[in-house]
Amino acid sequence: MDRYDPKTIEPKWQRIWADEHTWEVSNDFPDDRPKYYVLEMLPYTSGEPHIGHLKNYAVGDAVAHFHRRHGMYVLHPMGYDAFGLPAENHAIKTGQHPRASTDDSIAAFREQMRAWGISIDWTREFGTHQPEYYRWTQWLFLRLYERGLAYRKEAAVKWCPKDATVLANEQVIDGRCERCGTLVEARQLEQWFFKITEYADRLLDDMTRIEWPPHVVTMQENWIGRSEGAEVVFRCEELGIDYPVFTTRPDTLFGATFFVLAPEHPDVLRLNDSQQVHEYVNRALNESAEERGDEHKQKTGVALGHTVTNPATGEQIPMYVADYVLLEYGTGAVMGVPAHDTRDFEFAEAMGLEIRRVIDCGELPCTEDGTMVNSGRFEGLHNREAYEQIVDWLDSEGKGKRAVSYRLRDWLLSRQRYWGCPIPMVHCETDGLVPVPDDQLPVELPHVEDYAPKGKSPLASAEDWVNVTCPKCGGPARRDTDTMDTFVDSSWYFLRYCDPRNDEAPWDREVLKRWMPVDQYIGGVEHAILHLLYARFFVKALADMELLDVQEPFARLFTQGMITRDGAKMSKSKGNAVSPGDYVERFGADTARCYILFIGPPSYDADWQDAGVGGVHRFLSRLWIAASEAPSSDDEPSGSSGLLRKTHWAIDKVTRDMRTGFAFNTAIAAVMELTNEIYRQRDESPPADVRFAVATAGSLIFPFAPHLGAEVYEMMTGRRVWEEPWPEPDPALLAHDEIQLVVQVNGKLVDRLAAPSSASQDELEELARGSDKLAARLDGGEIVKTVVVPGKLVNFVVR
RNA sequence: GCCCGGGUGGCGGAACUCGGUCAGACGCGAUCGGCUUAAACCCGAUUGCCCGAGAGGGCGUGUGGGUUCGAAUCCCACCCCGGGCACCA
Repeated sequence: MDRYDPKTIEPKWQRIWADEHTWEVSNDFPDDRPKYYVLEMLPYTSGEPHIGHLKNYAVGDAVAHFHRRHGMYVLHPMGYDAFGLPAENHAIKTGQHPRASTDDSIAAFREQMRAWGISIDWTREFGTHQPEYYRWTQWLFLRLYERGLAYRKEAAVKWCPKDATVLANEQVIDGRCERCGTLVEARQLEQWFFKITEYADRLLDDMTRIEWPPHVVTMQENWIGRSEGAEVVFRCEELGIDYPVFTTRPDTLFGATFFVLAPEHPDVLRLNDSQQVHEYVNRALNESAEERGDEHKQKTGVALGHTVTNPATGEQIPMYVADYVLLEYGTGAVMGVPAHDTRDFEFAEAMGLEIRRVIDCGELPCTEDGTMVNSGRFEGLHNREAYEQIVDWLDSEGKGKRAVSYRLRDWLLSRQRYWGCPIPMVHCETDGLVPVPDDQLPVELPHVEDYAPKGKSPLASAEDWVNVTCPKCGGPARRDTDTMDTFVDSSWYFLRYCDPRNDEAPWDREVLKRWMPVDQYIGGVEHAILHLLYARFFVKALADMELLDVQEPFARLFTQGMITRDGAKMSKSKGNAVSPGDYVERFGADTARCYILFIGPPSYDADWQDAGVGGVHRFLSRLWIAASEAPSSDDEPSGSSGLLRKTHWAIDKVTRDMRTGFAFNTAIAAVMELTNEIYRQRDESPPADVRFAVATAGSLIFPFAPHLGAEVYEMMTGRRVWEEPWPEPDPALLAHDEIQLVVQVNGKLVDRLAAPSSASQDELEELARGSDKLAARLDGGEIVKTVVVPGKLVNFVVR
């Protein structure tokens, strides 16, 4: 072999790592190395790995290797998110049974991960669709049920007509199904929910305990949407009904001139069942979320012919039904303060209602602060002050109290689809909802041939499976035929990795105590809300049940940017998707991995350009050739040759780039520089220095190109690079005894001089004054000031 | 509308934490040369823009201002691109 041949090198090392179980870690913790848990988000099994996966695992693997070589015991596992709608849709499209297509996809992922040389502990591998796994998903569901955190209720839910299933709030983007883009409809259905809202405050507050990118934190904060305000009671005297509303502006209470209920509010038709109201309500219910949510839409509504009492003024104000009020938020009713709320203002204008200013601010409608007017005894106060006093007053009168409201809704988890984890509950005519006893888990997903979505769960047709005896009374009962949202499966997989073969429990608490939390989590920003919020909720709920001992699953989060190709988003339909397999085949895994890390900071979006791949391959090839041509020497490097200095510079640069974050692009560039320097200086440098430089280049490139790194290091030293500690730079070789002194006139460079790094400020100035070019540049001008920056420059201010 | 990012050569990007070496590391692309019957590969040189034969000069980090001996870096205003939230009371 006389040229760089990844087809030989890569399988060679992969075999060694597999045969020797190099990356496996034991729960017995053989020594006192500190643990480090690095995890990339598990792949979703519809189809083959794409370039985003390559990036994800290239990043994670670099982190894993770096920490191993810093003496840590690194857990780096792998599994598959195998249930769910996209996998099922993929199966329908390819005409395969989801089980078969999922298994094909898993095989493809497993194959690629090995070909990429990712350092995974394969003994911990699993798929979330395996009964050994989802048995515990069901077990956890039952624990949540016991604590009242999983419950059934009838509610207006989001329904995707194309996928024929309900969706979680989080899976509806701009009124459309996140998966297929279809406009979602509202349906009134009884469904399973997780009570994530109970954790809203903790999910918000605990964000200070984790190191996550600020924009992800903001996204979660926005999503939870905590608002502080007051609940104020408006009484309908005529019917003797109290209507509480939530408001963030109790200070504007005196300006409430009307009162509005959401169309879905159960009292609307009781208050008025005229044809006009019926029509209005029906139209609102049939509107898509997108149409209804359009901010620019003309406000509409219908008077209900009743009044409520404004608790501040005692006035009777008219009641309306209007579709700009949402049932899900607050109490499904609002007080209308047209002077100080833009929506209420528009509504009042459309309906011809009174607009009464109660804060002296700008032009109406205005939401600014100011002095209270038309507000009884709160007159003249600043509105912020009035806010507090009005709430206190309401409280003392029993007409209201401080309150907090959230945008976050409970997590709707049931799906009317086949390919998912069955919900372990039975419906008994006598006993109602009955949980399946733990010792009967898992409730296995039956094999169903006709699994196409049809609006009710395909499981309902598996009669043998559906009909069971009630665990409580032994009478006839039916299984719940819905399956769980895939996000349930992925809300706890990182816990199972710690103890994946446990068949007594989902995990051993003591084992979890040692591995958790995940020290570094890596994945796409598209999961900033859904998965990351759900997983945090699960961990908090499980901590409350004393099943584990952390409050947060992911101590640090890194979100990688998307890969585009030649500036365009990649997609199968455009036919511009980059298949990582093709590039691994052509250039080797090391090249593909390095290239994807080299094209830019991994957190940014980056553009894949075919032409660029060759450059990285050339670099790796040059490094290999440098190793094969290195002179022999048994000496240790000594002295301070230029090459030796460059080598230590590279160690320092790569180490700092990896420490300070994920600056892999500049770390790889530094190894390129070192390699270029080896070529420039290898003929003049001592052989020991050349060997050391090449070995170090191999050692430094190892986290990114593990096969080549191991090969080059072995060629130079006969040793295994992953068993070596991460190199440390020699400070003496980082320092230079000579600096380049810059001479400036008025901030513009006129000369560069060599100066001893030990020179004092006066000496530097003296030296600079001696510059020929300075003299030429001065040309009779007068030096009015001199600025000396030690170790860098001398600037003469000249008039 | 509100909240985050970000605007640097033909391109991807460095430097931008601490203002300080004519900004442009590293790589791609391009041009020229070498090797070759030839091409590819490989090797070497050049490559921000403008003027100039050259020496050299001028201009340059989205735009306009400011602070400073000195600004891509700090401050103010504005423009553009990307992302998040948005009839949430």
